[in-house]
Amino acid sequence: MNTSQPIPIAIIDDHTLFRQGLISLLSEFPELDIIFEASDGRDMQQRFSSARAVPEVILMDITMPVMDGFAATAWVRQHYPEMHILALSMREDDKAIIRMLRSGAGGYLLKESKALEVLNAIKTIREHGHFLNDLVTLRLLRNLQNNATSGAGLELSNNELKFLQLCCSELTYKEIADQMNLSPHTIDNYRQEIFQRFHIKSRTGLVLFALRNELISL
Amino acid sequence: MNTSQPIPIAIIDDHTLFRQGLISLLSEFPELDIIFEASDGRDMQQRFSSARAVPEVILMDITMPVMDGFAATAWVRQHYPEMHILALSMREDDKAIIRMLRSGAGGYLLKESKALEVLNAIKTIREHGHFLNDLVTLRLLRNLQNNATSGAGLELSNNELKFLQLCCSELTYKEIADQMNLSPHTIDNYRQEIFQRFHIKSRTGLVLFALRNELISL
DNA sequence: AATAAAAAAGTGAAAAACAGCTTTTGTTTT
DNA sequence: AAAACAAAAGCTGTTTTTCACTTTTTTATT
Repeated sequence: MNTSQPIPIAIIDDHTLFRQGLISLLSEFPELDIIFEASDGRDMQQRFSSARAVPEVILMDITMPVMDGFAATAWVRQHYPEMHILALSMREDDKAIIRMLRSGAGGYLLKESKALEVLNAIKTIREHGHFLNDLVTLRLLRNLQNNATSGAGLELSNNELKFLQLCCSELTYKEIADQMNLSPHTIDNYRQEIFQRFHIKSRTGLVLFALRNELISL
Repeated sequence: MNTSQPIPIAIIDDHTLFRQGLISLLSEFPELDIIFEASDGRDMQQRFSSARAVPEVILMDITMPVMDGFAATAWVRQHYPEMHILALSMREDDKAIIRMLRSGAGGYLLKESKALEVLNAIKTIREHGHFLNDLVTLRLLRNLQNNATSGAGLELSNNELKFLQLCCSELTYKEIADQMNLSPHTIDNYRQEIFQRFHIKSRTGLVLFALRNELISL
């Protein structure tokens, strides 16, 4: 099943020269069959209907006019869930990589890659549903762990912390006072103090503040 | 620097037999130097002060009495940021793996692993700060992509959605009405309707609801 | 065009949240 | 023991939120 039929692929990239070059390179491989190419997400959507076949793997650029790679990937994900998307971009910042994966890409390659690497990635993603190189895995881990910088350098007293955590519920301040065995007025002091210190103006603001600083987890 | 000094390690696991067996196996490797062992997180904390040296890598079980692997890892992370933690557990569910990595583990091994794999992982994590095998990378990707199941099956009208999103701010209902070009009373209708439909009792509840269903992102 | 259903707008009243400022209590400092 | 300080509790008044209802306007259906 691997050698018999070539893998149908599509290439989405707004730089004509790069696209043509890539097609030229990949045409050398009999394992691949390039179904269509498109210059951005919108263009891709149209090609789907007129194409002679359905691609199994899509090579997707990120930076494109009209409809970028994030949106295009999300769209494919929704309309053709079985299709595999391999991001192919010059960008190697965490943000781009994470967002592309979150949008539904199963792998991420830099444009500096060699043709054989691309071929290998296409085969891998077709077979396993994902192509995970060091580039990707490192960012994934970093993303997860960086997010876990729970409330550092916030300088909250124990009571203030507990108060903030209880704020993230449907308890009224009065009920929070009961839970903490304090007078409602004391709770009001905490509230006012925190409002002032962190430029917060409402109970809703308290909840968002606690959440953003990971003082609680949903 | 790799071959000269053995790598100081510690082993935290509540099953004495497993711990002893592991120590016996790893003692065979001259590249390792087992500084201490502990039966749970609390025990580990105490051993730190009395140990003859500081470990560079800690092999950490998850399921333990008193103080489990998650808490112990977070503690080490905070008090010895330079130390590397290698999770070593029987559990292979997404939840455990993700949570352990989020707590600060740099790698995750199953207890079925071979001794040589453990040795290799220890070396890798000491050198690169992380040991990323397929087990880990797969879960990381899945975690990221699964999380993108924003508010499915919630049946909210466009206006209700926009209202909920605006609720996650310090705007008052009146200001939200302005933003949406609607009367405050209509906003009140939305509020009341959503309160009833999803058993919510306060503005705070609305924020939490929107957040839990990923209607907005922080 | 009549009718039903949904969305939007309105009233009025009670509870909760917000703001500013004062007093009491308890602990530390000297 | 007095002074200094912070945490806790208190008071007053305004605004926002919440609740239970009714009415008008718009949209869809037959």
